[in-house]
Amino acid sequence: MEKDFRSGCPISSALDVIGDKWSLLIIRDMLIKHKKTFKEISDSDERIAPSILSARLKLLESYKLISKTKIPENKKENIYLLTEKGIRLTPIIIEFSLWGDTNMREFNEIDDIEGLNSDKSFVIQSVQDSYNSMLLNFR
Amino acid sequence: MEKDFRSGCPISSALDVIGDKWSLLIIRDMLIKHKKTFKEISDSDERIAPSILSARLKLLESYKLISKTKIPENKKENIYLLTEKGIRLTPIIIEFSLWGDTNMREFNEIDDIEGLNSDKSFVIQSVQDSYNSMLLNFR
DNA sequence: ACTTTTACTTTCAAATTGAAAGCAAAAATA
DNA sequence: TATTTTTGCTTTCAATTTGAAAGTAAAAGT
Repeated sequence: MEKDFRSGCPISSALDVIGDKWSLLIIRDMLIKHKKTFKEISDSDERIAPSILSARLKLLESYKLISKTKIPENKKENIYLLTEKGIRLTPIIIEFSLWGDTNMREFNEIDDIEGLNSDKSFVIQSVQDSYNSMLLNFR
Repeated sequence: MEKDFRSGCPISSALDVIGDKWSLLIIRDMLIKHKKTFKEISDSDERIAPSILSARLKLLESYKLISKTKIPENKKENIYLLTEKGIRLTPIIIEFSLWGDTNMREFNEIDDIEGLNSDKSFVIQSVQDSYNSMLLNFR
């Protein structure tokens, strides 16, 4: 097996799993937009290639950030859901959102996100609560 | 000029600048370990190649996350310092640190970081205050 | 029966990464 | 003053990764 981690630093170790061009965007769509299938995740503004999405979903599953299941009603579609580890990425996603919103407007036209300027811990709690409610329908 | 940004999403836009394998580790060393020169930043556990470090410093400078200066006492060494935009990455760095600490121990031996489990906003404030004090010696 | 959809895999060219070596100017040492 | 070392890179080039496009097999829809 190849060496997966560059060092014992927690920041570096986190980046070794989710510090690539696509993982956090996949997590964003699952966490905030409640996307659950390959097709849904493929349909983003950023146009991820299916080969990359396939590889990333496998890797995220191997590190237990997401789980892959099927529902009995549909034998074809896979359902991808965030695990606890995955849901715990909410603060990182929100901090990226806030930082991009404040610091990138000078270089790119940034979409306005409603409710982003409410109290930070309230935003984080809301996102997590909303995802957890959705999860109740899937077991 | 090539298109720099994949979409108008603030998360995606932030990732287009710092969402690579190395940028946040460079920021970590500057912000937390107060590293300021090419040499100091090169000497990390993760062993970044000089070609990569050079390219990343240029890019971070172009997006105004860091500044490059010299001090009159030394004509050779460049001094890299975080700008306001760069210092504002502190919450992201701390969240990565917390997430890695909690969620990666199962897959990698993670260094213990002292003081990480104090109040989150206190940790963030301390890191920023400490960096800003150091900055006072450089202008 | 057929057409479409889904969740991929395969292919292959282009872009990126990264190890190693090279280099010129400045600083340190003899 | 001459030589050696250090610094901050750049260059080179092979290996890896990315990503667009096409292909595929099974399930679902018509």
